Amino acid sequence: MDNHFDWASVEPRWRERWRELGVGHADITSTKPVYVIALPPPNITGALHMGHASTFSIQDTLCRQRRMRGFEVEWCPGTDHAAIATQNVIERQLADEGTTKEALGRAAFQVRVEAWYEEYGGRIYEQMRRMGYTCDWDRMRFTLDDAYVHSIRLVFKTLFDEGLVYRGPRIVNWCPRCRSAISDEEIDWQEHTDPLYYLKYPVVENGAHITVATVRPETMLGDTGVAVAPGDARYKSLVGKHATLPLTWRVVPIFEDAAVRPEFGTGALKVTPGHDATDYEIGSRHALPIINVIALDGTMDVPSLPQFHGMPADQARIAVADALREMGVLVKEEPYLHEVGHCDRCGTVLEPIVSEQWWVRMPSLAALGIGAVESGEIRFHPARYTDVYLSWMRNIKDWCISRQIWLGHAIPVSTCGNGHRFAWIDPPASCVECGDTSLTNDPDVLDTWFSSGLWPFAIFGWPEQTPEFEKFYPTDALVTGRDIIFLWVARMIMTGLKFTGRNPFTDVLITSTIQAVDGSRMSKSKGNVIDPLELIDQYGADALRAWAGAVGTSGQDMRFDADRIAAYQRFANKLWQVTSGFLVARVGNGSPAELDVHPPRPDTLRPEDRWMLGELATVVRDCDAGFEAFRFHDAVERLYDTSWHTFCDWYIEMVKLRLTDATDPESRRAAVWTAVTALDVLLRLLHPFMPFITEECAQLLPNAAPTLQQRSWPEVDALWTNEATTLAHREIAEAIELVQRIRAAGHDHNVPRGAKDRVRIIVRSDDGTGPTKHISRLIAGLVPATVVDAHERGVDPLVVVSGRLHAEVVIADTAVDANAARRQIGTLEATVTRLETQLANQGFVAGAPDHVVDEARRRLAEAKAQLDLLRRNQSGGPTDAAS
RNA sequence: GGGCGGAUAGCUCAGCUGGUUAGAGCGCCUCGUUUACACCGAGGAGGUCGCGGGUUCGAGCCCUGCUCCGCCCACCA
Repeated sequence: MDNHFDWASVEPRWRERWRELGVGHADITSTKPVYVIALPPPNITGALHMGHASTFSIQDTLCRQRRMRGFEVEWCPGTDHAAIATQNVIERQLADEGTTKEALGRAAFQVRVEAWYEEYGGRIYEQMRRMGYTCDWDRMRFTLDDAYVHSIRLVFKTLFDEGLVYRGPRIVNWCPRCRSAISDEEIDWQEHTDPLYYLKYPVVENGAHITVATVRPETMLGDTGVAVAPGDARYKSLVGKHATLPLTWRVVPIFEDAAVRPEFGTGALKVTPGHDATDYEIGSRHALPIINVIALDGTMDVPSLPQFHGMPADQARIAVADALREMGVLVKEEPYLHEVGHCDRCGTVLEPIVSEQWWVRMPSLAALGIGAVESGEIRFHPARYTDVYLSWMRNIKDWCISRQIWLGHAIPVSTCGNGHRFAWIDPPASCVECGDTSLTNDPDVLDTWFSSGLWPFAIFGWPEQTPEFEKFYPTDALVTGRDIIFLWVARMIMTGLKFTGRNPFTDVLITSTIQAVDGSRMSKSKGNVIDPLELIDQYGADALRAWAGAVGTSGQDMRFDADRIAAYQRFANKLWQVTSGFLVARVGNGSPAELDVHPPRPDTLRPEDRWMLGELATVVRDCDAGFEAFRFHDAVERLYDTSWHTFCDWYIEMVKLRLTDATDPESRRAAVWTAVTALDVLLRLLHPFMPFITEECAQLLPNAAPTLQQRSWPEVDALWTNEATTLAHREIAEAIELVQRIRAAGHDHNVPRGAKDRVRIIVRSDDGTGPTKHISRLIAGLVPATVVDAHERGVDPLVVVSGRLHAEVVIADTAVDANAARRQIGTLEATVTRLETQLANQGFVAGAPDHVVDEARRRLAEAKAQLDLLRRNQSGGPTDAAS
């Protein structure tokens, strides 16, 4: 009968249970220490993707573990209005419907936007619930909430009043499609191969010529100079003279500037201050006029040259080149590979344009952010991102925060009829300086990142000293992808310090990027994105979470691998089988009460019980270390291995051997207690990673709490690590290895596993005392084999060794393969030779740490003893008998 | 142009400050349906750790040069 773990029916039940129990809700009056994470708010532009599944799963894992450790946990969820991204999405939708936002009008567009936020915001939260995330749903935040808007305006006003925000004409990255400026961080650089044109200009004063190289001939209509490198001998005679530009017949100066790379092209640079960032700076150094020849929609704005006027810039490029070619000015063309900036939201090629924008002066803010990280108060994980952050901060440039789009937070600035410009928090009726009531509001909106940069404190009500702000700020960990270290993380650190005087968080965990199967980047445009919800349907939320958590903290980018998710799904089933199918159904006869045994007296614990407890101690320590270092893959792998292999494959098999033994109730009790204890510990350790299956299993065990979230995080018990346990641990480890060797011998001789009567063994130990009867029976039970007192006369046994144990193995009706014995001897001889060589090396003995040398000596002694044993047995073996 | 990361089994990846015979999952081969689990169990094959030098008693790990791949930054004409 199919009794596999059915996540599809289990998951909704537990999601509802956690909601009922208020697991995610943080109590503001709690006296516990707090642990806080501000969820990086997803953009409301569609569905969650794998990046979210990974970073959010890690956060939920941290939160669940901290709750078990006794923290009051606040994981504050929210969403980001993502102005430019959302506007683009809706504009695309409108385009599909054959209309535009301009045709719709602002008011109708706004209705459209709100409907979008309503639908997709809700959808995102629903997706998060399906993943099993325990956010504080009572404290959801949105960057367009009134309180949030208040925080933004106060920050803006403060910066404005301090002179840290200013407005001015500068060259900006302009997206002709979005019709807006964007910041340096929002540029997507792509490689292009374009023709590099060489243009030959006549020099006015002496009839000579100067040739410049450019990929953008159309901008020469706005050129106002020609620059060469200082001291360039080729052009020495021309510096200070003038060149005449064909087509416009403008006369421009030839001068020296350090920005010119003499080795590029001809070493002479046409300077277009209006449409190139470098040229803009050169122009400002030499007081060149700025001529805009490209309009905000990306078409040529040159009324005096009607043949080009109104033409899209990329077409004008060809048209101008053609015109110059005809005039004989275009003297050379060659292909040139270079990088071209695209809008990271819509992909349009950006046009550098000079325009009035709002800027934030960064140096003083950056100094704060640099100090917090240099001092170690804020730590990046992996640590290598520290330098990435610092080098960006140390070279920071002013931040363009104004956008010319419809959606977003209006820049809270007005100008009165008398020209007074002031920032405000509540919309003013009159000028704060002169009382004039004819106010003009600034038409621009703020960069989305300006508002998200306030997230960790704005969500808790700052600037009001709300109970939430007092209790939950600053937060602890920030978990996000590396693509927004500059856009978001750095800005939160700066604003946090500037406005609250405190670091907004202490640990920044940068997660691995999940790539497509072929190693390429997952992106909607490539159509290779994977929907986390489909994976939940296919493998269950636990499997997806365990995989995402393990992979996301490895520090290394990772290709998507469905097989690994499937492995965790099988793991969930394994846990279900051993708990429900074995412990409860078989051992407990269907009732958890039967499993509720009193702790046994320590002296009734058998070696295998102590071995299992010793393994628990190790896995608890490894798990704690994994959490401490934000290395979840270590923890998950250890838990997988211990649960499946140590517990299910070995310990439970050992337990089965004695359940049927009615003559020893104390042993049965010790086994049941140890098994239940071990499983309970493993389930608690696994719970932060795989919350559904662990809850479902834990409910079947005695004295279950309503949720594992109300249980404590496991700690190592003294019983698990005492001397008796350590000794027993070694004994069982050797026994296990011996079992494996005997099984292999059986397999080599074509004995089907389970042919217990055909495999007869005598187990001995080399310390003279002999193994306990219990160990012999344990080994025989596991192989399985029959323990005999003596082998039949005339039959030569195969001897196998493990540590201080060895077994004489006889397989009925089958002659022992002499090669099997020889292989063992050969391996041991090689070991002895290697160790003897190593120990004969004085450098090793003197240089290596004592414990390494001691271990080598111990292993040499053991190998020699094993070798002696095997040789003794072989001397009377089949080889001699045959000769 | 500068910087960071990667190259380990057929595939996807672990391997912490240098120290047993380099591990896991999947895949592959052999055997097995004995009442937890065939979404399973048992046994096994498979790796000169990208290439060349070097340091060390000892190198997958440290140094150096090189080759590919990915990413970030840069005034990218």
